[in-house]
Amino acid sequence: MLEHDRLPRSFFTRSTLQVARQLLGSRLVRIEGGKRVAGLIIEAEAYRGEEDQGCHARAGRTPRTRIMFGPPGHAYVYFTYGMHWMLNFVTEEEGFPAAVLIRALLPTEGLSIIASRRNTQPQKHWTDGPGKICQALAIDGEFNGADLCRADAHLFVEYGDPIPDQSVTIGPRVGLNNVPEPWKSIPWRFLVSDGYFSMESR
DNA sequence: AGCACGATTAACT
DNA sequence: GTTAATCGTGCTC
Repeated sequence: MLEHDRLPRSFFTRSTLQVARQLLGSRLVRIEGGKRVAGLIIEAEAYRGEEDQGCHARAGRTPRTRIMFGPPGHAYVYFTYGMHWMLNFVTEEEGFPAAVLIRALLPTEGLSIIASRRNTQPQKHWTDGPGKICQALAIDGEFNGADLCRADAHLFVEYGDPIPDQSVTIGPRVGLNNVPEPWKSIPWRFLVSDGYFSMESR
């Protein structure tokens, strides 16, 4: 597996929890006018099945959730709070609704482009939230349903150095305030522990 | 047709 | 810590 190889569809055609965990350390790449804007994924959450009361698919197949029921390796991008876009990757077999929400990145390429969109905030807060990522990488509803595994994709993921278990924090998903248990507290959030990248770069 | 709320963010006290 | 911004979605009437 070469460092710059893209994640194939088989990567996404697996347990959503496994996908979310293994996405940590991989590289999200957005091609804009031939230029790469990219960052390492450092936080992700799993949403899976109609039983999961935190998942949009709890409402079943609707116009909005259609993409989540579709084939894996596609982007599920939705709009919320009247102003923010959220990026997810569809997982598991076609017909089963599941996805991974990309919650935070460590920016690595195209920093000046990211800065131009996020410079009202300090660099620490450029891509430390799901809405911020979409703003920084210019991802909106145009990408809903986009195939991440096509050769000509403008949004895709590349393999990165795996993050060891001891440097991964696992806990409840964020922002599910009104969701009943056990879904509200189920530990489906995966996060690279604070300091991991600054420590390894010494 | 109306309504409550949201997988959030930034600004504020 | 609290709160406004702002509108699509799904549910109820």
